[in-house]
Amino acid sequence: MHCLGLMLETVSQILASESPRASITVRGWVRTKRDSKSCSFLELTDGSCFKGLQAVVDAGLPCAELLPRILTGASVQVVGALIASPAQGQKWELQVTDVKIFGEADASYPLQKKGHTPEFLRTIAHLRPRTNWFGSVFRVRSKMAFAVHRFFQERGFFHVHTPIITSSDCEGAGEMFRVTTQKLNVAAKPEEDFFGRPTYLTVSGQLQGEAFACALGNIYTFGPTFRAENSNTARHAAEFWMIEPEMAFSDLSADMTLAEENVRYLVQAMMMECPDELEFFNKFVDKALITRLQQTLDKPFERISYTEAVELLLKSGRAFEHPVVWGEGLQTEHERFLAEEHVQGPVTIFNYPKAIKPFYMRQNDDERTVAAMDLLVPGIGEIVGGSQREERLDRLTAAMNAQGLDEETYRWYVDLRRYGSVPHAGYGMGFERLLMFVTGVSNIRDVVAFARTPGHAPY
RNA sequence: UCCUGAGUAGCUCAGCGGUAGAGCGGGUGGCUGUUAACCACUAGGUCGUAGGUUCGAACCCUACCUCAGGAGCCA
Repeated sequence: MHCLGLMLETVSQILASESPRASITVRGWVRTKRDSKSCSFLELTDGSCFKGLQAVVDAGLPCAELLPRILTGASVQVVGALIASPAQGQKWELQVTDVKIFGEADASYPLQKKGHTPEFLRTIAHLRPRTNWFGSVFRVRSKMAFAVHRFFQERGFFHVHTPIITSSDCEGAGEMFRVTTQKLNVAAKPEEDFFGRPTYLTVSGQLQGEAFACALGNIYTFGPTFRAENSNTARHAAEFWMIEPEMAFSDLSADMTLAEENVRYLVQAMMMECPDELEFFNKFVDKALITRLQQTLDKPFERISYTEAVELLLKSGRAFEHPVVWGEGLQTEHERFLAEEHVQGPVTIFNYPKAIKPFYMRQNDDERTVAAMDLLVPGIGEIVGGSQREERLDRLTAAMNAQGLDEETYRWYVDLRRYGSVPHAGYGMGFERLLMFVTGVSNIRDVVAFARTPGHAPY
C-alpha cells in the first residue's frame, strides 16, 4: 500500500520552500478539517514544527470520497502540488491530488479542535504531544538538551555518565528510592541482595562527578535523578534531569560565572532556535516571557552574599510570614522578594551559613559560612545550587563526623582529598526548572513527557 | 505532609433542598476559499466514591479518593 522506504521532507522543510513545487508527499496527522462546498481544508501536522500545512482537497476528486472518514486526529498521506495560498493565513498550501488514510480517529478522539486545559491534557499524557502546546514544549526540550551539551562541549568539558544506581547518597539531598531484587515482606538482608549492599536510584551524580573532575579536569553530567520526597508542588518531580558540571582547579567565583553563562546560553538558544514556540508561549502561556528572557540577556546577573541578603530582607520593611534570621535558610517568600522585587532578574546568593549546608561544601575563613551558591530566577526560584567543594582532608573528615556520616561509605570520596587533592567546584541545574523558565510553563509536570510525582506514575 | 479551593455530558462550566442545564466538541441538514467558521435540528449524565441527615439531596453533614493553588523540603 504505502511506500514507507523514503525519508520524506518534513512539514518544517516544506514550509521553508522558496518556490512552488510540482508534486510532494506529506505524512502526518489531521489537526482540523474545514469543509466547504467545493473543497475541504485539512490542517496537517507531522510534529516537525509549530505550523501545520494546509492541504486543499477538491470535492470533485476521487479521493474526496475518503473525506468523511478523515476526522480530527486521523493519520494520512497526501500527495499534491505546493502552491502559493490564494487566501490569508498561510504562505503555502498543498493542492491535493491523492489522499491515503493510515489510521482513522473517531469522534472519541479527545483532542478535538477546541481549547483544553493543561490539567485535562495531563490525564492523556500519551496524546498531548500532538497538541500545539505540548508539541512546542517537547520540541523546545529537545533543542535545550542539545544546547546543554553544546555549551559544555564548546568549553572543553567532558561528558561523564555517572551511575543511576548508587550506594552513596549525596549527604541526604533527599529521600531515596531503594533498588532491590529482594521479595517484599521478608526481613531485609542487604548483604544477600543483588549488589550485596543497599542500593538506591541516584539523587545526584556530584560525588562521582568530582572523582572524574579530579582526573579529566572539567566534566559534566546530564541525566536523570530521583527523589522520593513527598513533595506536592508545581516545581518538584520524583524523576527529573539534572545538569551537573564539576571543575578542577576552580573556586566559587568561577563556579558562579559558569552557572550564569550557562543560563544565559540556554536562554539565548531558546530565543534563536525556537522562535515559533517562543511566540506561542508568549501569547498563550506567559505574556511577559519574551520581555523577561530579553532582560536576562541584557542585564548582568547580580550576586549578593547571604549575609547581605539577610540585611536586605530585614531592611525591606516587609512583613514576611517566616521571620528573617541569620543562620536560617531563605524561605520561598524571601527568595521571591530578592529575585522578583529587589533585583527583578536572576540573582546569585552565595556564602551560606555552614550549619544549613552539606558536609562537602568548602568552609570559608570566617568559620561561619561555606562557599555555596544558589542562582534564583524570577517566577521559579532556585534553578542552580552549587558550591566550591572542601578539598582539605582534615576539614572534610571533621565535617563528615559532625554530620554523623559513615566514613567507610565515603572512603573513596575522601581518597580524592588524600591523593592529589585540588580546589574544585560545581553545581547542579534542574533541567526542568530551566525549561519552565524559558517557556513560561508554570507546572513541572508539563515539561516532562511522563511525569512522576507522589502517587502518580501511570505510564 | 500541612493549609485552602474544586470534582455535574467527551471538554469548560452554571445549577446550591423540590422533574438534570448551557457553550464548545460529536451526528444530521443548510451555507460558505475555509482559518477554534456560521445557522438549524439532534444524541449524550449512577452529579468523584461510600455512608449519614431529610418526606425529598447534585445541593446539607462525615470519611475517603483525585485534581488545583499555596507552604515545607529541594533542583
